Amino acid sequence: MSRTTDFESKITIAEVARAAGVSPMTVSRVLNGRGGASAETSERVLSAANQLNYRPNPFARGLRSDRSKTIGFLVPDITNPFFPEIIRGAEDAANAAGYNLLLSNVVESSKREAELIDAFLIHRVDGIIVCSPRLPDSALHKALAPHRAAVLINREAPKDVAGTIMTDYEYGASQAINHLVERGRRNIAIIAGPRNSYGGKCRLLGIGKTLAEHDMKAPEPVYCDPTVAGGRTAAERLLAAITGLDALVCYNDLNAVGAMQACRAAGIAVPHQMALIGFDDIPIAELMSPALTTLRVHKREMGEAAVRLLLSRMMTKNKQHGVVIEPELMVRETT
Amino acid sequence: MSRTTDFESKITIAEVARAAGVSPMTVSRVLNGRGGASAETSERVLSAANQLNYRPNPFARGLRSDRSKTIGFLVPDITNPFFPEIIRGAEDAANAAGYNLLLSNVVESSKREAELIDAFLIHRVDGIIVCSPRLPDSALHKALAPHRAAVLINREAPKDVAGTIMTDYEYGASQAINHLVERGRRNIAIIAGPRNSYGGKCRLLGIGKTLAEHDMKAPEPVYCDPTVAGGRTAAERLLAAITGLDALVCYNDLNAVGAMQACRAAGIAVPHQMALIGFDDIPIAELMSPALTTLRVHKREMGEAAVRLLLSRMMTKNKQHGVVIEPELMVRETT
DNA sequence: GGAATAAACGATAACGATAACGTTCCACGG
DNA sequence: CCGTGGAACGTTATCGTTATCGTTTATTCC
Repeated sequence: MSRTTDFESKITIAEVARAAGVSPMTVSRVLNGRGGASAETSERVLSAANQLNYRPNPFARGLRSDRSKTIGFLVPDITNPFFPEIIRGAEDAANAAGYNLLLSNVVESSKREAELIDAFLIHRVDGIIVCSPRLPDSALHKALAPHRAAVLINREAPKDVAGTIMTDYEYGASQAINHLVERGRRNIAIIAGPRNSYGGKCRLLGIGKTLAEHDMKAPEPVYCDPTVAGGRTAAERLLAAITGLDALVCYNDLNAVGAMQACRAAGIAVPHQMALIGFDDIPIAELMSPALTTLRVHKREMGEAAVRLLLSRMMTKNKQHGVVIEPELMVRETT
Repeated sequence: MSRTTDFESKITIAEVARAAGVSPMTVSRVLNGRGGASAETSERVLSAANQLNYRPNPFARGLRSDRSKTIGFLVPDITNPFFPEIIRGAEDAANAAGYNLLLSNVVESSKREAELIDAFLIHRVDGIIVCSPRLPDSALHKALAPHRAAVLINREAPKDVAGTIMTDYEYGASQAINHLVERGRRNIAIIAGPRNSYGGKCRLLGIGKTLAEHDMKAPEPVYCDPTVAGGRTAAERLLAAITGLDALVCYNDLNAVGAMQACRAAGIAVPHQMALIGFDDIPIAELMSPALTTLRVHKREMGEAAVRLLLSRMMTKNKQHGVVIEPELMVRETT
């Protein structure tokens, strides 16, 4: 009956109360399971609420409780296939706990990042999750401070500033290097992604250490946007500058796709003359040909873990710090 | 100063009023640009609000106005690369108008779709946008009814139920067929995507008409999930059932990628023995090799148009109906 | 100069939910 | 029989903002 549906949204707790023959307060108690109502009264209230299709007004609730049941979720670029999976995981975990996600994209500058973290304040989100922030530490901590709770994904922060869900990029990078060395590669270069990426620094650290264990050394890494185009130009520069390269470790899979394009354009066979390895394991990695060897990041799990950690930090005073998740080497056809 | 930031969120209009030496009402008027305040008073109020870093409380505002400045946005699956671009466009347009997106994923059944449309009601969104709904007409209209405004993307509805942003799939399909015929393909089969997709029906219509113009006819289309896996199994079934096929028109690019895999597995050369054409032009279409010929859908523009249409329908009583956007044939290497 | 008029502002009362505190009523022990 | 305690409710006040209506002051015109 669309006639009733049209009025649904106007039902208040007072009307439910009237229908059930009790006071609004009793309805509130019953609906929030606070006790203090007899079994039969509860019954009456519940059925009245059901009948009228009552929905508590979130504005009124929020006004009293100063809780929105909403989590702000900030990603650099939803168009990058790395992030939707994380969002999915986060959304599932949030919904399961009765929370919703308010999503925002950064896209441009790190200034914009601070603005958006700030904008969440206006919406009175109960907490925020920020994916791969690029802001320098001090600015990031300052932006996070006014929020009641915060969790970072792929970035570390002091325990009292934010919780942290980290991929162990250092270990992943180490696996990548060992794998390449096993395959007999000796001249490995690095496409390093954005200069101010925390995860990027971790990768570089792991790469450096592991190369050293093999008494090897890579040329100066080339920084670039974390996109296909960024990867291609970075690879072009490396190929032009250095001869004899036989492997490229890329910041992420999109960069690796770009590197593959550059190789193809230069007539370099992958993996025969050049090995390619990426990070993330986005869907295209498996679909391209040759299929991309990459370090799978458990995106969905990270999203879920982030929400769970945030909720726990929202509820309790002794803040848990975080979780480290190991990436997994997916050996395919480019190495 | 993190000390002040910690208190920011507690500043109310009354404190701004006190700081400016006026009443809360005057502050409200100034901040909402309603006039009725002298220039110097406005000045004082503005600077006091600024100084204290005042942010109006959205709960209180919503409680009075029953407006949330939020738009519910429902997509089937954010993990499908078709949708993030639409979301980007929508988000940009929404932010520009001072609105935010509340995002939800359907993922599973069409029952879930109805539930989620309904769940937006709880959040008192000012309007909703639903991408590619799969619900049957009657159920969809019923779910939409209680909302103050609604816009559908790639689905039609009566003007008073919802606004509509459509891709002209029928025309696109027609282009696809003409292109294949020009290239000398005669035995064209269809991978049709989900059976209850409205856009799918439009494609089928265009395909049927255009084939008829060439005195041709396609075998029974095969329905499948709009995913890589769905496309592969559909293609396998077609290849097994029908001999002499020389072209496959796919519901979307993901299906086409799956079809390509099936061809490769069956030792069929693309495009030499089999032409492949997709829909959407998601990023992978250009990146795969051979690069996929496809009908580009202007995703970003659609997201923007959807928000603009929704806002216009929210404001005025005489509802605009909608916009049709033409897809664009991108000829690449698979045809 | 006085009245009419407009501009600038303030007091009050909602909006809907709920915490805090009262009230009523019944059961039970001394 | 009274008093005590607790369960089951109801009343009131409050969250922050803003529409409505009043009040005050300044401005204009005859």
